[in-house]
This record gives sequence, structure tokens and C-alpha cells, in this order.
Amino acid sequence: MLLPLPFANVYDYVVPDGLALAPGDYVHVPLGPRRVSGIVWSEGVGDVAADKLRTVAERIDLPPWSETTRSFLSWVANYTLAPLGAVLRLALSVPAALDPPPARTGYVLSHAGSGRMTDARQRVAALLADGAVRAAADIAREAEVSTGVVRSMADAGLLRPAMLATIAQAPLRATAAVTLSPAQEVAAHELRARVRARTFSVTVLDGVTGSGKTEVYLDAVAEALEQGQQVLVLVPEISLTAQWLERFHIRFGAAPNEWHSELSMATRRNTWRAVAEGRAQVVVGARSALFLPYANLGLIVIDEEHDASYKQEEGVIYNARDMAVARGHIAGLPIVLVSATPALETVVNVEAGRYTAIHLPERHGGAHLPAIRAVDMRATPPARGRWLSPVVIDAVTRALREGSQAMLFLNRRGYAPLTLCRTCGHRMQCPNCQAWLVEHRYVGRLACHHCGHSVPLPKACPACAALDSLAPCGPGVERIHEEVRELFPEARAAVMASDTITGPAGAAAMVRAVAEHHVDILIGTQIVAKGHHFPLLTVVAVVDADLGLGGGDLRASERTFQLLSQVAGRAGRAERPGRVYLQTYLPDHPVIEALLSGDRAGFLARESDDRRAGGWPPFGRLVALIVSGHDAPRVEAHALALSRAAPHLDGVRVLGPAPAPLALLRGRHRYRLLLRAERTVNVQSVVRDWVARAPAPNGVRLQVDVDPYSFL
DNA sequence: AGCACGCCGACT
DNA sequence: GTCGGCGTGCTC
Repeated sequence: MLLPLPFANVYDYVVPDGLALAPGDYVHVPLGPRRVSGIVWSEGVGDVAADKLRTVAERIDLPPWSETTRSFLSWVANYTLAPLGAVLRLALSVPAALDPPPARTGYVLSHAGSGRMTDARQRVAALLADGAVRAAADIAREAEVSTGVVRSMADAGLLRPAMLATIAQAPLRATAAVTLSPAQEVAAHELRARVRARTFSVTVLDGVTGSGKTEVYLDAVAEALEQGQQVLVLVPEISLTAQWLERFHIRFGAAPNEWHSELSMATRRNTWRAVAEGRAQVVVGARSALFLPYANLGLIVIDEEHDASYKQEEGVIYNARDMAVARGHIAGLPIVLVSATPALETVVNVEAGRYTAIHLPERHGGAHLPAIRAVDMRATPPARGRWLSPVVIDAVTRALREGSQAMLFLNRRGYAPLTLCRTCGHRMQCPNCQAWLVEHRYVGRLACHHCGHSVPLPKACPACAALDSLAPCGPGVERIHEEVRELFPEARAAVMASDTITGPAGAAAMVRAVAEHHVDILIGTQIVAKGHHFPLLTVVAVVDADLGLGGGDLRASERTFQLLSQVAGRAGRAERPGRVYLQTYLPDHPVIEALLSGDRAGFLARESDDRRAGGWPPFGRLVALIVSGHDAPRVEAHALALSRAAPHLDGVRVLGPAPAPLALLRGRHRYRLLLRAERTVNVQSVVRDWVARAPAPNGVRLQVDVDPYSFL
């Protein structure tokens, strides 16, 4: 029996007489004082004394897991070096969904009860006179009474509970015909063939922002639906936008099933069950949707496949894109990777012939790609204490004059990333993390972006007590907003960052406000970079194009290129041509040059050469080991112990230990070791052996990150 | 992950 | 004298 708990091994249970169980079945079993759910994994292993064995409580009535789903889970556990049970927990993340769904009850009129017939009650009685069973909420709405009236009538016996028939959902299918361009038509035709083939394949749908990739892959979704199969569309957390859902709705006449962290418990339960029973036909969701127990999956689409948010950084550490490809390989499914700026890994896989690329070369509907120019901040610097170059100010001015919109992009929340004391030089730092506190002026606080620590902005320096001596250094979006209000007092400016909007509804409202031209200048972090379509937006200025380039991260160049390409793609998506300005102190940097010339292929080739020369991914394999704990000396001691136990093998090198980039995070001291190996090395088995030679002492935790993405 | 067991400080 | 803090360890 496999239990959704962080154990590497399966547990044996006695099957009671008269209960037939097969691998893949859902069961409830006793565990200690509790009762947990699990999946029958295999015949009993038999390594536990018979008198310790307990008995299976019951079989749960759900479609059993297929062999391939179980193989997929095992593969993930093996690849990520996570306990198999921890991976199962990703799939059984909604324990309540395993219980039989509560019978939906409604009410009918009863003649047994008694009570005063008020006007409201009479309206209810009139509504229910036809004898049909209705849900309480529907009664309240249709009779225009509060739910309290319905409840009180039920209590008084005036209404009698009755079973509500379950409503069968109409099958999803493409209802609206869309007109595709010839290039889109070719791509869609190819993808449909992949879906019909019902075998493993990876197709990269590669086209600039605005080339109509979404409509093309929705065509593949339609094909899978025609084949009676389920479809999973993975999207980065923040790009499951109202605009995307609206497009889906137009195409299919109904909404897909969403899966992300903001869902209510009830929705989560219903969706999980619908997926497991094969009723949910299309799931669109964040990375965790990959582990849902699909009954009949036929296609996985990964939109914005290069996006870093596919990487889960805690618990079971995995990259949902890579795990999706593995799921496709094991289950024999077509996989579609979609991006305007594919990851270098993906490009290399195309070159090696492992993946097939389909290119959508031009912008759909006659729109042109925006012209990108660099603004050399040394040649045309901003005014003292300001952050926008005269060149950008001029461009925004012209955009506003012609009735267009402008976007100022800065990937930094808050007002200022650093606050320091002019008197003594003290820097305001987080007590739990090795990080500066970021001023959030609108709420008057200093906040840590790593652990959530937050204090009111102090009047005096905490180190030297000097009054009014604390100075904000550097800009965040709030500070750019302040500058915009001073420069363009007439313009309607708005800030969009993850902390200034409240949930998906807030984001949708803001996007609508921009799309309907209630905003002239939008200032935002990366939350504005993707997915949105603003027809009147013609000028995009990147306040600090150099921001992501420092720091020595392996993927710094690649990520900056991807992010800024995305941002640039927001400009000029309709008839009006777009102009993009990159404020930079490094106009000759290869990333900036590649963005200006639009030479993606050249940039990737150069990046590829650098990585190949150094043996870095995707030409070599990396595994990061993070040692952490509250007691710094013990953490360091174990990091050194791991280093001494490091493997000495051909094609394997261990770097470190070194204090991790965030050497203190949420009160935990951190050291990092990095294993770099040639592609042919089985890093999982090397690391498993290595870690087994140096078990972590109490109070010290070891996290293993196979294919680390961010170096933080 | 839970949940119990276990061994040391402030209260009805 | 107990209630309860969370360290340690186990769950077929």
C-alpha cells in the first residue's frame, strides 16, 4: 500500500475476507491512531512481522490508477530523489475528495409543517408549487428571498428535504469556428495529427508574442475532445487570466476546470473528483495540476514552457514541464510546449531531433513586431533623484498625445529596495534572512520579500538613532509611480504588482481597466509581462533592463532575454505600431544587443556555446544540495561532512560547500553544494549513495534539488 | 505529515 | 501539585 506521506516505502496491510483488491485501487487504511487513504501498489512485500499488520478498512469507489499513472509516480520519485509517498501526496492533495460526494439536497413543499405565511414565505410556496426539487440557494434567488427564509421554513417543517438530481454536464466541444491564418492552419493540422496518433511526441510551438499560438493549440485541444480524451493545459501561475478563460469560453462554449492555489475547498474537491472519474474534460492549471489522477488523459499542453514558475522549489522539488514530458513518455501522450522564447533546454532538444518545432513566424492579423531601441543611461541620464531618461519621458509624452497607452516595466515591488542611514550608513536588513528590507511606502512599512517579516517604517535610525536620516535607495514600481505623477499629472497612472492587486479578481479588474482605456500609464512588475492584450498600448519602457543580468546566475542572460522579450511583446499588438525602450547602462551587453537586433537564434547559439564549454545544463547535469538549520556551526559542519563524503567519479565534480546565495533564509542558515556531471552519469544514483554516506544530524535538513533552476 | 511520548517552566 | 512548551520518533 502506498500512503500519501513522506515515506519511501510501501506498507503492507491484511486484506479482509470478501474484499477484492487490485493494484491501483483506492483504499482507506488505519495508520497509528488515524485513518488515511492510499493506493494499492503491489502484492504484500512481507518484510514486516505478521502481528504488526493491520487490516484494510475499505475500498474507495473511484476508478483505479492505471499502470502508467503508477509508473509515472515512481519515475518522478526516482528522478527527484523524493520519497514515493511524498509524490503520491501531490496526487491525493484533496483528502476530502475521496469521500463520497455529499448528496446534493434540495427542498420541496411540505404540508406537514406549520408557521406564519409571510409574504416572503408565500413567494417560496408559489415557486415550489410545481413540486420540483430545488436547491436552497436557487429557491432563495428565484423567489427573491434570503436564504434565511428558506432555512427557517425548513426548520418549521414547511419545506421537506429531497434528493436533487445531479446535473449531467454537456460534453465540451469546439462550438465557434475560428479563422486561422495559413501559418496557423499548417501548425494546427500538424498538432491535430499528433493528437490522433495517440503516441508520445513533443512538439514545440514557437512563435512571437501575438502570432496566435493559443488559437493553434486550442485546435489540438478540440481534437483531443473529439477523440473523447481529457486534456491538461499547464500555465504559469499568474497567466491564468480572465482573458485566457474568455478565449476558451468563446471557442468551446463553456469554461474549463481550473486548478490553482486560489480555489475554494469545495471547488477543489469537485474538480479532483471530476478529473479522477473522467468527467472533467479540460483542466487548465498551475504546475500541481500535472499530478491529478486523470482517468483518460490524451494531451498535455505547456504554455510559456520556459517560465520559471513551473519549478516547484519546496517539498518535492520538480519542474512541471520536464515531469509532463516524462508523463507523456510513460503514458504515450503527445506533449505540446508553447513559447515565444523557448528555454535553451528545449531549443537544444529540437536541434538534437528529440523534439519537433513548429514555427509561427509573424504576428497574426497584420500587427507588426515593435521596434526596440536601447536608451543609453550614460548618454541620456535621468534628472537627479529620478529614474526615467528624457528619451523615455518624450516617448511617453508622444504616446499620451496621440491617445495611446504606455507601460513602464520594472521587476521590483515596493518603493525602494534598500533603505540606509545617511548618518551612520546602517542598512535596514531582515532579521531572519540575509536580505534588505524593501520599503513599501503606500502601506508605510519595510518588508522582507523572502520571509514576510515587516515593520513600520521607523522615524529614527535603529543603529545611531539619528532622526530623519533614513534614505530610500534605488527604485521600485511605487517610486516610478511617484515620478510619473509628477511628470504627467494629467495622466491616469496605475501600479500593478503582486502586492498591489488582490487575487485573480483584482488582477482581472486591473487588466480590464487598462484594456478599456481607464488607465494611460501602467507601471508594473513581471505580472504585467505576459498574456495580456492591450490594443492601445504602443510604448513600453523597461526602467532597468540590466536588473537581471548581475548575480552570476547560470540562467541570468537567458531569463532576462525571455522576460524582456515578453515585456516588449506587449507593445503594438493591434493596428498601432509599438515602440520599446530599454533603459540600460550596458548597451553592448549580448542580451541587450540580441533584444535590439531580434537575433534570438544568434543569442541562443552563443549561450549554447558558453554552456557547452563549461559543461553546464543542458550539456551537463546539475544537482544542488542545500544544507540548512537554525544552528550555523552545525549546518557548516554537516556541509563539510558532505563535502568529505563527496563522490570521486569520472565525469562528476562537486563544487562547494559555500554559503548559499541567501545564506540566512527564514531564520535558517544555508550552505550549498553543487554536483555537476556529464549527461551520461546517473546523477540520481550517485547522489543517493553520497547522501547515504553522510546522514544529516538532528536539527540539520538536507534538500536535494535535481536540475536546480534558480541559484538562490 | 500527524500524533504521541517525553522531559522541564508558570499557573488554576 | 498540574498544564503545556515543542524535540524526537514512529506509523504496516
